[in-house]
Amino acid sequence: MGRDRATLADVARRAGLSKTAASMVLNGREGTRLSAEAHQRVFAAAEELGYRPNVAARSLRTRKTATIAFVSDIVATTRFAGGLIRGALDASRERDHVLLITETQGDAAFEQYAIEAILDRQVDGVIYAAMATRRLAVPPAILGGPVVLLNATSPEQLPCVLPDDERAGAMVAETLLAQGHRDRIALIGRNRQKERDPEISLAAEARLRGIRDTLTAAGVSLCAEVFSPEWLSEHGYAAMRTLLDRPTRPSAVICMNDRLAFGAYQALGEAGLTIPGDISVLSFDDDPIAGWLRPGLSTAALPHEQMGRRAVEILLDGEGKGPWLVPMPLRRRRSVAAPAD
Amino acid sequence: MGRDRATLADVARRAGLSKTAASMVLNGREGTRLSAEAHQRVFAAAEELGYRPNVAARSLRTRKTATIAFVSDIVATTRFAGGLIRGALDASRERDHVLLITETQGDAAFEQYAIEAILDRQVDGVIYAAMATRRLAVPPAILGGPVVLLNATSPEQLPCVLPDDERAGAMVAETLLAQGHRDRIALIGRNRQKERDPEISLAAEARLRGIRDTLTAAGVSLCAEVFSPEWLSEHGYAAMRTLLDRPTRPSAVICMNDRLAFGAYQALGEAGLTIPGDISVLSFDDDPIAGWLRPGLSTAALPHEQMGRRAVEILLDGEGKGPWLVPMPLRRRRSVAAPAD
DNA sequence: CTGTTAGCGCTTTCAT
DNA sequence: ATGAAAGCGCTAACAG
Repeated sequence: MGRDRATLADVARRAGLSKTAASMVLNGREGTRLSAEAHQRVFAAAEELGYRPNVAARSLRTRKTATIAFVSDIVATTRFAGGLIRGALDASRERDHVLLITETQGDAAFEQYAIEAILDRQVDGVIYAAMATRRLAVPPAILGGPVVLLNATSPEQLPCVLPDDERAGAMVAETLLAQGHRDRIALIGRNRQKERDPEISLAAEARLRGIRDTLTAAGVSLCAEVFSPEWLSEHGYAAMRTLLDRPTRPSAVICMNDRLAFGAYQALGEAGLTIPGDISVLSFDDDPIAGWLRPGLSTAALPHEQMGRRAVEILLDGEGKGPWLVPMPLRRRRSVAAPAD
Repeated sequence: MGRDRATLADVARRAGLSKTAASMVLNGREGTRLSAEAHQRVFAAAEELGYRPNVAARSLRTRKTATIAFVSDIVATTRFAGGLIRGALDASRERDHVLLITETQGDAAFEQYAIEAILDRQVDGVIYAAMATRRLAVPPAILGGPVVLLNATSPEQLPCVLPDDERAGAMVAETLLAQGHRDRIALIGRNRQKERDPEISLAAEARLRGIRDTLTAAGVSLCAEVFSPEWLSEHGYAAMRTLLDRPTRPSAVICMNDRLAFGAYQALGEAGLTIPGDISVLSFDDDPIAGWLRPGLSTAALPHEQMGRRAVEILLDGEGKGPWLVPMPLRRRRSVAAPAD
């Protein structure tokens, strides 16, 4: 891998100057002005030799590696989180940095390994990401340098990037209100654990609050709230069946995530009900399946890519503490209409 | 990030030995035997100081970085490919290596950037991955060092890791045969482009061959083959409708991927047909939704994690050229039964 | 304004 | 059996 590369000494020799001079020119140092002609010669030599600096050598001297560590509990390999990495990758490239990716899988030994690997390589900063939006404990060892939390907060009040779930909740409710839904709006996916324990979820409580406050402000309240042990499709299915067994059928259902909505669709389909003719469905996340469903599911999108970008921007451009809330845009598809009534 | 770290000199001083001795002990050099007591002292000193070697300094000397570049066209941020990275990450960790991840997004400028970033950092090897199993052109610049192709082949005959799609096709067909399906097996997802152009897909042709050969060997042939412009859910939906419009309904349908199968499920649901009672469905990929569907979709799983592992094993342990075919296990869920007849 | 020199932290001859 | 010294390629003091 890349042997026989031209070194700075080669460039300097060819340009007929010292290494120092070459180094300064190549790094665009302002302070010391070499002759314009010297600049030309150095650039030409570098060009001809295909010179590229050796990062290891440079870091040894400068203690900068142009490398960012992306550490996640498990997010890196999750369907949801591709966007997080994608965004971080793009923003890193724009700033001439590169990403070292690591996964702890929630395992202490793995985390230890990740941290050592990172420290040994003298990365310039760490992005610590969580799969589910939540509060977490950052290992003290990485606190020695710049850290940004992605999709997470921590007791230490580190700078962090989060999706704006509360605003998303509000938008979802507003959308339903705007279509004329009032007293027959149901909610699927209430979950005490998620709502109470910030180490499990920050999203549940925020989404719920956004929905509730908006509805309340309009003088409306939810006609039903179904709890689910998890936010999986089978729970959405069961919850929707529960709802359909009641005497009065809801005109609209808000699901706490797309997976629940997926299950709800199944139950609706089996019951011979149509969306949005009989019931409107609205949800959160914008999982890829939201677009595969018939009709397409309207949902507040987790802005993964934006979040990933933000994280490296904050890390590298250092913009204070935040927290930075990234808006969750509502993807309008065809699952919402005015109530049949 | 990690300033004030103890250096080898600190360890040596504390152990009352030279840097040389300390280095040798810490690296477990065999040739030269220092006294057992010297070993003890060095280890103790390193332990007490929390010594960790500086990777940059070491690489400068050894030209090894314990870092692998994972370059992909776009796979890194795709729902499908999480497993590829996960497997590579696990295998890397086991070998004390770390992954530098990069995405070209099929863009020449990005690829150029990725290559330079990699070369500048003197990575020990490159894993070049593709999202869709296909043949691709490896940029010559990275041919200077070890390279393994992941989910791809190349004209240069580089070592590569691929899913065993042909065998998977055979298993799918065998499964149907074993259930008693014979002359009413249909196929959804034929696609001339994918089947003909290895730069687009290697999977289409292999899966088809596996299916055909197995069926032929049993004296059976497909009762219908529906073409699709792409392998998306809407195409699966349309294809299934086409099938249902025919005079004789198939007893089983093989879909070239889960997305098509997802669409087929929708069409079947709308037509009031049940799976597997009326029609069995079998597919490829094992996308997460396969488990969310009702009934669960039986499908030949792309062994992403295994493939990712294999790639780094081959890269680091150097085991010849391959190609290495990784088996695609059949996930048996509830979408297959004996024909109603 | 330019070049020489001294390391960054580590491994590796080569003497002792 | 152990240590001194020489770099790996680069940048930053410091002279000239």
